[in-house]
Amino acid sequence: MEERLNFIEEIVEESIAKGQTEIHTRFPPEPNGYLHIGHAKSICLNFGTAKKYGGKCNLRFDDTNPVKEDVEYVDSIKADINWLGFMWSEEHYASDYFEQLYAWACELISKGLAYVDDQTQDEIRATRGTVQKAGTNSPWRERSVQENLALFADMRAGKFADGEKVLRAKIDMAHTNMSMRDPLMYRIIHTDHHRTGNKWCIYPMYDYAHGQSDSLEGITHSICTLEFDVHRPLYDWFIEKLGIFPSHQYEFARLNINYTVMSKRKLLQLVKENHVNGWDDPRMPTICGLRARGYTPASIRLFAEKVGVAKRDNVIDLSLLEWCLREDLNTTAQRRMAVLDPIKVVITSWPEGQTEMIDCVNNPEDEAAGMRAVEFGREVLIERGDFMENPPKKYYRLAPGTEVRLRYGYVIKCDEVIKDKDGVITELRCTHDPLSAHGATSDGRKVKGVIHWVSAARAVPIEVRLFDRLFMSEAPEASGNFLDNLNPDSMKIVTGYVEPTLAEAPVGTHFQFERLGYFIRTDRGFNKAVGLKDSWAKMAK
RNA sequence: UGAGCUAUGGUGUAAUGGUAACACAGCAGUUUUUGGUACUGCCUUUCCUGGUUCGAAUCCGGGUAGCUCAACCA
Repeated sequence: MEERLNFIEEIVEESIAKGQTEIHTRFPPEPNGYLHIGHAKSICLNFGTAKKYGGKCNLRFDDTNPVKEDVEYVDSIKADINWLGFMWSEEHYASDYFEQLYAWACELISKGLAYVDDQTQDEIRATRGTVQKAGTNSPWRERSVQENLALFADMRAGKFADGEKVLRAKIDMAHTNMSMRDPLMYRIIHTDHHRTGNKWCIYPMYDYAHGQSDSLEGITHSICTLEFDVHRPLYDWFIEKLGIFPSHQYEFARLNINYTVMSKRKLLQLVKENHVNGWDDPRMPTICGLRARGYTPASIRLFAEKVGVAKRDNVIDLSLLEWCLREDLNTTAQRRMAVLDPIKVVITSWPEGQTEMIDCVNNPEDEAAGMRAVEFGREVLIERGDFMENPPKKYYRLAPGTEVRLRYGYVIKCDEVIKDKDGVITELRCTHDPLSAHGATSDGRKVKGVIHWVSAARAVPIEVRLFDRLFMSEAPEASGNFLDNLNPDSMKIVTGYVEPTLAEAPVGTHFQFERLGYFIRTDRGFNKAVGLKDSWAKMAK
């Protein structure tokens, strides 16, 4: 089978052809939130590429802004990466490099390439110009090296208040690339850092920390998303002026999925305003949310592979993610019969008090999964949607006077429909074909419809949560307030009835409830992961 | 009145000057004790415009459209 390389892999192969012997990547999250499916794409790309070429991938926390970061996020990020099936070669923190970064800043000052600026934040903004208009030089731009060195030391020593001074790179205030207009290297923040405590009151900016961190770790391919494209000249500038290991940055388009909000700020809002029950709510696109929903690590890795890697903006169909889960679970999840919205069926031709154990296949895709026995008796529960009083043309299931097979059991025929005073069907009275066990019929006639059922006497009630997409709109972030697009029916909690064995299934086990779709056992009940292909829609018609 | 990035079916991604393909979605059918799975078929493609070339999705010129950049965020 011919192999398709994504463009990052092509770049890697190119560098190998040029003599690069070791490939080294990194995944560099800022510990200021939970990882989501978009990060999963980046994780698979970074760890996957390193693995494919026998290289290494580091985990590095970009913790240069103490006001937004927390150890809670560090821990969740590590857990999520592990859960996805990846392990980093080395664990680093940008904060571990603060001393080295400080020394390098002094070096740049000494070379006349950086200066301390006394301007206020507003003044700096005003003199930076616009995308169409050049900026103007700071009045403090030509300070002497000695003065800059002394001032920078004083900044570190805590002699100034927040915002009083910054360290800037001396590049070009008229550069067409805004990020090259004397970018800030350090700012003063008198806030404790989750790792360095109160040791520092000056913190490096992303641009001044990221490339050098890559360089220190010997990262050969620093892979990031498209919006950092304009930062690349600056990334290269610091490395060149410092004369350190030449890491290189490459950009790819971030993941977007329709009906899905991926912005960290908005996800935080959903959590804070209780539109969902936390970061790991099964409707969230976070890694932990997807896990709670029933997504497997393999399905997410498959998704990352299927969406590909390129540089153009994209919106992936949510159906692809769902297909990836079905693809994985189809071969691994055992099948069980369940009824979520029951109607009682009484088989009048079945002797009262008599029961029979029926063998059922656990997984038709996996013979090793074996068989199980389920009790059959005079009264069973079937899904309300599996019966229609006035069925349309292509309805294969039960209707007055028609036959249907109870899966692995007998063919039954509906003789009578019993309703309450409101006209709601409460019971179906049927007769069975006693010679119809094991797929046969007494006279060889074909019965196309096969429905699931549970024994009324043995069924165990369970709590089931049915999920739908969180947003109704295909592009929930397009309008002003994305909350206007919230789907009021994104979660329904119902009581379902299942085979007795399911009540003790271990937490985390996946099952396919025949016909209803894939579910995962949680500590509270069963979460619906995805439905069978289109089964919901078709059954609703 | 800037610079950079991008442009291939409905959605993604390949094709690296030589027959435009693969997946998802959709539609139809076969198999099936799941309206699942599997299999088969259909549907629908190179932003526009010049040029180079025997030959262009690919190279060149000119347009157009979308995205990114003016945090002491990352």
